[in-house]
Amino acid sequence: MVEIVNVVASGSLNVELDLERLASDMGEPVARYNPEKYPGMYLRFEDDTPLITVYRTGKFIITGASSEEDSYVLRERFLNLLTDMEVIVEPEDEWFSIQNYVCMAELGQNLNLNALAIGLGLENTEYEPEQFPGLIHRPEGMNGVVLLFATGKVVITGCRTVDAAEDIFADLTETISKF
DNA sequence: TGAGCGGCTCCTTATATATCAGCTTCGG
DNA sequence: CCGAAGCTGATATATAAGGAGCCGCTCA
Repeated sequence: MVEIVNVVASGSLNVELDLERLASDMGEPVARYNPEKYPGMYLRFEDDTPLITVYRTGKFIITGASSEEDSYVLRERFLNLLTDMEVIVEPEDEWFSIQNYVCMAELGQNLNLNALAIGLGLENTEYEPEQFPGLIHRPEGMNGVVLLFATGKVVITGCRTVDAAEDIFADLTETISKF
């Protein structure tokens, strides 16, 4: 069983936005806009809600959500706000989809990463403890990357669905049980 | 030779994980 | 005044986005 720790989603409003005006209308600390540092405007409703990064082109990114539903709820809130502000006419965007899930899991046993690097296949594995303490594994034929740590904790990232992350973890559990 | 354009890299954000160096702070 | 303890920021992973800067290539 994997636990979702971060969801990244992106979408488009299909409308050119005046970020300077939007940022001043919304005001800090909800809106933060510093075009000299980065072209996107950051929008955060409350301290614990995910972050929305909005661009001049109308495209936006939601990061920091803890579930797919969390992302969709925030997108709804964002669209409603823009409708209320009369930036857009109807609360409907052109497209919106989940781009990346970051998940955490535990194998329940300590791992010998040196041995595991060989066991998982050197061609799909990178382990340089002097550079980073985790072993990086790219399971063959699957979209996603696994970070394995000596404590048995695992981070799975790069998946577009939770099922994909679950599949990767199931395969990993099975492979490791053979050692 | 220089202008223009395409492609590439970096920046920023979230998030778990762990390990290092370097820095500040605190107590004896 | 020094060692220990704690904190910060780097390391690496994925992913979207727009802009800046850089490099190489082509054409006039």
